[in-house]
Amino acid sequence: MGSPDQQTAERVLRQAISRGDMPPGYRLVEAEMVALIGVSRSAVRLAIDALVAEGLVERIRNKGARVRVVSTEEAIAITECRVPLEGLLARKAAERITDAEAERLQAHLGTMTAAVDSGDLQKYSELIRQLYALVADAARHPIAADLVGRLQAQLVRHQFQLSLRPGRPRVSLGGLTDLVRAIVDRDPERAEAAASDHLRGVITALSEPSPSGGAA
Amino acid sequence: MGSPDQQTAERVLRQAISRGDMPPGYRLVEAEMVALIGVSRSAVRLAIDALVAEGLVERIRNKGARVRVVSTEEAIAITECRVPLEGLLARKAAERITDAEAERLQAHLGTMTAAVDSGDLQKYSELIRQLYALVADAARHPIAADLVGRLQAQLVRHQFQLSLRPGRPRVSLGGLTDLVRAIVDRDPERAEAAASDHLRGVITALSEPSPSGGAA
DNA sequence: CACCCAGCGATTGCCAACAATCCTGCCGAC
DNA sequence: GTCGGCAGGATTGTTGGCAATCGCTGGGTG
Repeated sequence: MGSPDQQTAERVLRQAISRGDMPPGYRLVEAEMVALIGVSRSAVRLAIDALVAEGLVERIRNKGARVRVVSTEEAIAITECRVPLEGLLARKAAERITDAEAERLQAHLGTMTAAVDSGDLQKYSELIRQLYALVADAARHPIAADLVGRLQAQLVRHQFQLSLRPGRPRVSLGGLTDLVRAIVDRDPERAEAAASDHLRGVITALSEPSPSGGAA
Repeated sequence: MGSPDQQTAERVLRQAISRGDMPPGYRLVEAEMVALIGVSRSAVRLAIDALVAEGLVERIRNKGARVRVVSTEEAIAITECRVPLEGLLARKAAERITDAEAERLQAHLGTMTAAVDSGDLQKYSELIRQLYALVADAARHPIAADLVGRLQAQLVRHQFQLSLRPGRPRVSLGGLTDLVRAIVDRDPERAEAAASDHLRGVITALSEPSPSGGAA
């Protein structure tokens, strides 16, 4: 979008936020970001503007920017939007996926199964995101992919919290296995249904109270 | 978002673009915008940044900003995303609409019918947008409403082009009448189906070659 | 003791000038 | 006559500094 410096700042901040190094509510002081990233204040400022536009960061006039706090209600609303959009992507992917992509998808599913078996939840959470990215690529629908990507970026924290619940990864993996199968079978209807079902399950899980700790 | 000046610039530009005063491809020269709007260059610059983030404007480094040209293919892809999102909004609206809102919706439908009867297509096109806004309000789903609003903003030109086709407004009005009926009847299923059907019709119409002139 | 308010450091917001880049028109060479 | 390239003007991008605002601290007062 902007200068290389701005892109750098954007990348660093986005990663720091999604990795949790800068948790929701964290104050983004411009001078600190300048020192951290090593670019000019203008670049930092523009990068923050971009993240505000994406909904990852909130800015209050004269009071600075903070990493946006996404409540459980908002997380549900965001996922409600994702339900049909991921369905759309899954359907398009089933229609358009190449053999090479299909193989890659199945291999990825294997990696995910291994991660669940070994109990590496951090990794599994990241692999889920990559799976969605693979489906979005295969769908060749940049607009839906962009929308879904932005929505998902706001949910990283909730998704990770979700994967911490006992039994949840197994359920999740089952749904995603169905999704991958439907896509590699080139069955658009089944793929769309699998994607929607899976995310509806996410909504249900989000609606239930978290076993440990509150919504934050 | 930003200073009042920036908001002013954003509002003026957005309106100019959606009204067609600045057609797709139009070059947004910063100095001109400063003279036109009467705010500082920084404010214009930030406003343009915001519009770029919304997808209304395209910026090429060192070459300035232009009103984004949305091809027919992109318009279809955008509408494909709108199909299920408007469906979601329609369903939520049917669940949550108040009596006052329902009356307002029906009154609006009356205005639309009158506009079609009188052949005022410009007005009808605008009324359609307002109808969607009313539905979005009633749905109380700010996230979906925001997504749909941004998508729709990119389509104003195509939607107007569409309404110029002979017979199209009648078809459109019929579909929207069904939608309004389902919502005021508090029938979520039917509302969702009506919204989706209507937009699928839009996709079909967009796919057919335009009778006069090309895709632009 | 609690409350209020003035002063101060920290932080953000804005502007004007400067630097970098691009487009246009013109000149010369082949 | 056409192509290459080189100023000159126009436009965008960036930097540094200044103004505005905020939150906090400390002193004064009821």
